Amino acid sequence: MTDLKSTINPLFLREEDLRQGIELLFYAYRDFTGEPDRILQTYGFGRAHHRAIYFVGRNPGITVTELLGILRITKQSLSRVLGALVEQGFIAQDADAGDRRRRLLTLTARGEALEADLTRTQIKRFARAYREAGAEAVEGFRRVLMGIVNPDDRARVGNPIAQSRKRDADQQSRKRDADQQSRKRDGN
Amino acid sequence: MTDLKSTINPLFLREEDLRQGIELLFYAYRDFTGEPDRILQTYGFGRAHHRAIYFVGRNPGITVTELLGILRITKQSLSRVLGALVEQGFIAQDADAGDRRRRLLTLTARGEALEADLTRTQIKRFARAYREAGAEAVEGFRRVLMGIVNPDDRARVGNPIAQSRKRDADQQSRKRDADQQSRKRDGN
DNA sequence: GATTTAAGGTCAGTCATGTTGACTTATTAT
DNA sequence: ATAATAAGTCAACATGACTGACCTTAAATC
Repeated sequence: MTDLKSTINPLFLREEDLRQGIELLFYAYRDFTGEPDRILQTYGFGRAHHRAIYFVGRNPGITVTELLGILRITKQSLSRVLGALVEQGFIAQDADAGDRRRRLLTLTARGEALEADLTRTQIKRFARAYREAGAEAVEGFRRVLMGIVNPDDRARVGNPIAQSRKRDADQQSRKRDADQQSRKRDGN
Repeated sequence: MTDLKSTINPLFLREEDLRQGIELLFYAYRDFTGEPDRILQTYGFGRAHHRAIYFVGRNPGITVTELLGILRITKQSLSRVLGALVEQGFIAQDADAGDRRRRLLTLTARGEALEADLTRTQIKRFARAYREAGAEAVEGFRRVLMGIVNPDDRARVGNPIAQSRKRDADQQSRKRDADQQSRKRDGN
């Protein structure tokens, strides 16, 4: 594919190629979530639980507000999911010593075990894909997909929030639409 | 990022890098679907409608069974969505002359207009990302993401079904679990 | 110190989109 | 003639989004 067309001709921006990108993202996401979904079913959990577990595991001590910022859902939506995970002992909440309004979220041993179980399947899938494609392709993959992510969120991709916490705080103070953030409807 | 680590050391398969991939896919998919979702809301439609419109537009004359194979949902799920789209004149159904059991699906002029409207936002996002990343990166993006897709479905990524129809037929006859395909639970 | 703001939680109701299961109707294939 | 296929339908249910209205506690500001 490093042929004339894509090398010397910026016409690689043909609609066909762009649609291929759209479809790649659709199929990849569909298959990427398939295996974890099956595991979650055995626990009576869904993909929403997976996301919560994943990002709490990735950001130990994350606050509820920060988690909402990553997931882009309402706190009412998160509360059901988080409530179930706390109740069943996968996630622990502890008041922040500095600001006792905040509840710091961490995975329990049980939560870590489930997180590892779920993430293992996705890690494997990526490991195979990275290995088969090679280091250079992986770098291209990163560059393109990072370009798909909204600029504001690029900093936190792949980075635990510790590094981006200051930036988040800035954004939040810049404007935060009251209590009920305006969220778009979803379903998938 | 073309540093020593990722160039001469296959250790680029570190868990950190793999998790970055996972997160990239999560954030990219989340942002990639955001704009269309907002447009769809004004029609009272959701992401499921978008997917149906997209793939019918991409595969004019596709049958219901073929569409189900792409979307990986049950026909009962599709029927609601498809029913609404047909009823409101976005999609037309016509009996196949050769096999009159089949209903060939095509977009109406109205459907094409909506499809274009929805896809435009995603095309733009990809065009920018491709342009900024460069042709080589795009090739890497393709290779990696194709590796994430289940092998069985790689052939149809980016290809209208015309080309892959024979293969689909083979797979279907190989085994097709009765009427109610075994589908995993979802939500997202 | 009183008031406002922020972080978190909760109750109630709705919607979109997935799922099973059980049938029906045409049409084609055996 | 019978069986299989393509499509559709009715019913019930689960999940995970959403809005709106409120409450509590703790911190920040006036």
